[in-house]
Amino acid sequence: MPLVLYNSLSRQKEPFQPLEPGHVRMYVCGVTVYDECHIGHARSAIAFDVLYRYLQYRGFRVTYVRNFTDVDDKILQRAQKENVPWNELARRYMEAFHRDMDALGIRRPTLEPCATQHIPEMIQAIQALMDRGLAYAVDGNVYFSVSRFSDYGKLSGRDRDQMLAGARVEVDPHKQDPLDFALWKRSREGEPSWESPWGPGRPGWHIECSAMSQKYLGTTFDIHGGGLDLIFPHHENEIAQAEGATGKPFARFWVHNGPLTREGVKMSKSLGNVLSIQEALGRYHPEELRLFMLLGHYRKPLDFTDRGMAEVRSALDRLYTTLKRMDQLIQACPPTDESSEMEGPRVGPGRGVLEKVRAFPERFQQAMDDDLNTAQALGYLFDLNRVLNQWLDHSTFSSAEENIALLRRARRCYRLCGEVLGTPAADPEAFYRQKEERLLASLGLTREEIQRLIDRRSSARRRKDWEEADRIREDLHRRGIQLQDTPEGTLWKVRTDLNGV
RNA sequence: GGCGGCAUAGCCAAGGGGUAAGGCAGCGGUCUGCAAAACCGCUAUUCCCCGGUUCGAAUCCGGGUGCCGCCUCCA
Repeated sequence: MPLVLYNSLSRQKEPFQPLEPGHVRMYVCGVTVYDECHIGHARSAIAFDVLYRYLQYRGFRVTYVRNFTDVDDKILQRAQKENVPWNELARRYMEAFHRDMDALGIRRPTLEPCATQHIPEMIQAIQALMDRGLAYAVDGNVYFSVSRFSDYGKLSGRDRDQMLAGARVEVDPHKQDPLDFALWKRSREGEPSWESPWGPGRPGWHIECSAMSQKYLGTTFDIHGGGLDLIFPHHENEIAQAEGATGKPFARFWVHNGPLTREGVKMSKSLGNVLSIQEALGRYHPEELRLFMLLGHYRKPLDFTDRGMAEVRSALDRLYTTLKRMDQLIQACPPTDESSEMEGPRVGPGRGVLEKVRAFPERFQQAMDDDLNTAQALGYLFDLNRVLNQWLDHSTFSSAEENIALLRRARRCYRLCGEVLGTPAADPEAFYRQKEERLLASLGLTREEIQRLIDRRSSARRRKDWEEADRIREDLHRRGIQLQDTPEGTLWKVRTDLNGV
């Protein structure tokens, strides 16, 4: 079964095969580095990170390019406002971007080219358009002539009349046609500029993506991605530039992720409801954010809510609680002989687990093959999680070698998700420790103090002084710690119903 | 106005012609000194409404209604 992806160009799902067998070439529009990134960027980044990881899992070599727009009106404006050099501002937010992406567990693309490093390529591309009569220069500016490119509108599904009827087309006296867009902008005083056949200036926004993607991935490449809101005009213009200049198809598959709203409304600076990735990471574990994004389909609109995040927190905790339980059992047993053919119990309650474990990789792949249905893939994991707990709870469960062997095998299903989806990816001990660190710091509690209280409570319990024991438990609960009495002693963890991490 | 998308339990959400995954929340039970965790059971005869096709539709078609995105910088 092939991987099927929804192609915005054809508006339907299509079986995906790269042009060169075994090698996928993919380009995703990155960010303009003029401000902190928000959770909308995170959604997009996570969606394409999963595509990148899954293609690799499917055995493809992937050349993944994601650009940085490091020269642009917004950067210039902001730099002026802050009175810092524009390239310094760009560098600052580039670093912030990497910091955020790394924190979210997003794998670095193969290449991350910057616009300013590719001015010659862009000039060359513009020249090609001039040569073909698809562009014209006016007063140091160069524009793309939309009316001379007959395929214009094929991605966004618009035609010329509709676009004009939209009426909100910018007025620029230099343009021959209001629909034309800038390929090269003449620099004003104090702005960065590069020499060009049309005079000193800087590139228009769209040209960098078609120039850089084609430089690194070829005239025609496999996947071009980005947010849904980039379809028009950005991606439409990229197609016009690229196909206009080469006469050949540009990207074969266009993949777009859906929009993210916050508490039902679009995030916008004027509303002041933009949640930066930094702020989000202050409140939620990176894997909570990831799981939240992946519990829905990447193309569907998604509403980021506190309530939704609280639900996901509980859900992720459920997985890690089971994982911890499994790991403890596995670690308590000597490593089994890898060559043993033993795969688990064929009778009793373990049989159901064996069946689910066996079926898991195929089911997972079948879900992911269907246009990255991460929600369904995770559904299978939660389903497995339940039968696993069921088995571990069963009175007949023992640490028999064959049981541990099955547990090891089940563990690999979680690892598969961790590898491809990025969650649950952590070692359970590390996961809880990480969550603890932050809460403990914010509450001024230390591990030692918690342990001291637990010890005090344990002796109270031995005395059957339930009042004292409950008092200590309630006190810790109020301070964010949840106790759990087990036959092996009292465990504690950070309460999952808390708002902060 | 144009283009596109979405409507599935209290909430989130997958599915998509053959009789409704999964998560969260709630209630009842098992376990526990009591809790917690986990497990079991219950919670959509029904998938926005109205028509049609079909042996059969939540799934297909037509028509409504509602919400959202894009058409200006935007992931």
